Amino acid sequence: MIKARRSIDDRTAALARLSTLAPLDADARGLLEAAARGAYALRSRQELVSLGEVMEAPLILLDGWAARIRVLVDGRRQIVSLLVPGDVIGLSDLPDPRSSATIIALTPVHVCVGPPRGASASLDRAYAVSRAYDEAFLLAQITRLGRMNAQERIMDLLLELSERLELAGLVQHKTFDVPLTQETLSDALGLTPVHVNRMLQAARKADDLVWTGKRITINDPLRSARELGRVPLRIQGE
Amino acid sequence: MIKARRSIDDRTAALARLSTLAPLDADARGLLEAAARGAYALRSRQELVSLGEVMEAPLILLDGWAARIRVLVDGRRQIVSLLVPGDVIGLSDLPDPRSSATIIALTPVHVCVGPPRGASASLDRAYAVSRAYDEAFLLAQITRLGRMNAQERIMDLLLELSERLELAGLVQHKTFDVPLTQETLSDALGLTPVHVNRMLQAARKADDLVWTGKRITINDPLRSARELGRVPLRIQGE
DNA sequence: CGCACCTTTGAAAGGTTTCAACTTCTGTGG
DNA sequence: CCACAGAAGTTGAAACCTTTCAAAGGTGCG
Repeated sequence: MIKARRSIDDRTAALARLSTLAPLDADARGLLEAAARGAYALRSRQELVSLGEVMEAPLILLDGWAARIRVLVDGRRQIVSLLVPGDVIGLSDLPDPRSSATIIALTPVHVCVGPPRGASASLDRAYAVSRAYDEAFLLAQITRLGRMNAQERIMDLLLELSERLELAGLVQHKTFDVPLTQETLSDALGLTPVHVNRMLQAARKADDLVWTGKRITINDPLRSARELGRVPLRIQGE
Repeated sequence: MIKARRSIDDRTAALARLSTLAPLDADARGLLEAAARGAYALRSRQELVSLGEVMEAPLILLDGWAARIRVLVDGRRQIVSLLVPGDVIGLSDLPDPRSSATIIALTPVHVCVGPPRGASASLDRAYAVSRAYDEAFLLAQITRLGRMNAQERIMDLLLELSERLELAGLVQHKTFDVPLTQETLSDALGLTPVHVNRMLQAARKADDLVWTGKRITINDPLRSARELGRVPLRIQGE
């Protein structure tokens, strides 16, 4: 019972986040709510989309976390990006785009097929903003992996996540749910689980963060952000 | 005189590559040729676009190489992606998109302002394909940096470049121009110049490649590609 | 209560970086 | 056409960060 209630709340969060990207008119809201009624559930570890699959319409992640992954021949795995509630999957200008990565659920998730492009101007706008953010996150991920050490990578990613979750109203008192195992984190950060563990301990010892169970608190986000040279993202003119 | 001639050839290559992405009708070709007549030159190291700048229209790189870069506060630099002739810069669905990275010329370049979106359906299609490729290259860059060692990163990037240049007809006999210094390469690969130097020597000793001056030959591209688990990119349905 | 999954720990090996110096190129001016 | 200065490539040794391997704790759920 409590579980069901939470789930509904979370879907609201996802839609709330989408509408933060660009103002949605009544029309767009109606389309989204209709789409969300067709939501379906997947269990943790299940594939939402597989590499090379043709995607006829975008998917919207309503609830739970997912990841875009690439796997090398020998099994090494890289999480290209993390997907949180409100993220849109598979946006493209092409008619029958193929997914450039496999997408798997990191937790139990609820997904729905998003309204197609062109259905609503204000929704298209939100899609465009969402895509622009996604691209910016990819660039951030590249500089993280290319030029930051383990400690910096961890903190930088957590700060990015907290900023993204904030838009969905999923951060309270600098605290938010991070349903990731250290192994998952290591796949996102290009590190080994063992090293992530050690660096996480160091961060806790340095009082940079608190990580209990699946919940995380960044003690001084502004200081941490400043140290990493993070600046607010500006995606669009004006 | 010879120089001028070469430049014209190269611009043709760039446009040829664009039209490989999607068939361009006469209309689109006309628009592109008109755009190319407005081309301007920049010297090596000059900025084409700076971080956060509003881009009213996409740019087309006609000639020369450029790079999208991110710089950390302490000066560490990461090349997010390399741009070669035929690449389109700053595509977005948003009205006044801000550039998510700084773009600098790695060689002397010729750029022109691309026709705006909506001017030609067949050109829009080419833009869409170009953007889809770009995104796929970002994902590839992420897995390179996150999960490959120095040797693999070098070979993988060079293979990607050769595939891209092939589309522009800039590869002959497995050989192509790579006007990059080892330092530039190291910024793309998330390594130090010294280490790139050593790994390059190892690759030469192993007979994987020949690098003389600004020219590179990958001796057995198919074998190298297989070893790295590279598969042909499929961007679109069918 | 027990199995499965996650986190933690230690010690040694390994890949990459750092620093500093030296050599080889390349383009420009005399 | 040679000389020179600056840029790019090369080398060595030591330090450092991260990985590897293996095993021991914890925790949650059926």
